Amino acid sequence: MTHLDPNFFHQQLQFTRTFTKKLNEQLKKAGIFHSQWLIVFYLKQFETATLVEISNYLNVEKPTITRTVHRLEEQELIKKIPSNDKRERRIMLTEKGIKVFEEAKQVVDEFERKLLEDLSSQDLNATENTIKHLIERLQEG
Amino acid sequence: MTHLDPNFFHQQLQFTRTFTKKLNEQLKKAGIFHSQWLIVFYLKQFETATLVEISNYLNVEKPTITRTVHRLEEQELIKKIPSNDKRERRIMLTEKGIKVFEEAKQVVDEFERKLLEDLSSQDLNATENTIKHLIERLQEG
DNA sequence: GGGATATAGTTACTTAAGTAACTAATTTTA
DNA sequence: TAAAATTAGTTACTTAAGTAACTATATCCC
Repeated sequence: MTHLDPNFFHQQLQFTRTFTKKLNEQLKKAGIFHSQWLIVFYLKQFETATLVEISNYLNVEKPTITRTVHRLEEQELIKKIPSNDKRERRIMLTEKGIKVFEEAKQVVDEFERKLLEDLSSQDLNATENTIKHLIERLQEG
Repeated sequence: MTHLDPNFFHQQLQFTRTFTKKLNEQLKKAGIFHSQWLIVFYLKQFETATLVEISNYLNVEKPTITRTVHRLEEQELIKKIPSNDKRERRIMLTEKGIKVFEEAKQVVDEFERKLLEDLSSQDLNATENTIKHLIERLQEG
């Protein structure tokens, strides 16, 4: 029962703050922000989506998704597609959106590759398990 | 060379988002937010501090600290103390601030204890090492 | 001593995410 | 089938963090 560094959680927060900061610097090349990347990435995988689908997948509240999608629309990276359910707003990537995805993917892949370069897969797996466990714990309570 | 789940970083971000969200719910009992807690915690440890000291310790930009300290001042949890250097704003906890620290500490300790309850210390240590390594990597580049 | 440089903090503006309360459309159910 | 409940999305407001540009003070050093 070793004693845990009291900074354990503080470090987690610091990491994610710095991570998004540095990744946003890189993503300027592709003309989008990290928050937009997450949605563009989702749309490339699943072709179309509603805001609620994105919200559930990313585990981010709906108003946040509304805003980010709105900015993607202004940049003409996504477009609306017809839907039977008049409440929902079903969207997909435009051609410009797909191009931006390709550019951003290279940036993100390279950024993440460099970060993980010389970490052992044991440590990475342990970390992944720990974080998964912590997320589950948070969602229970 | 196992392939890493592409959601590795996404999970990190999701964890910290949910963590601060849930902790903020708990901290309502003490009447402060997580961002304020970090500063109150620092002041309890080090007695006095300037905004730059706090900024460096928490690795958060100065304008963010200015704002959070301003709110702590409004709630009368901190007070200004004299300094020879007229540029700096040296602060310390008020008595009310110390009381809030005590309340918040119980909330935070219990919250973190429950989260870590049944995680092995191996996994925790591996996670801590990984995060430390990742932070260093981010700060190099 | 005085100009150049560095440091502490603030202001204005932006991105990101959250809550609460709402509208409009759809589905359930009595 | 009509009222009740649920679902999708938006609006308004708040917390949190960032950048750029600024003021005021202190330090360096020629």
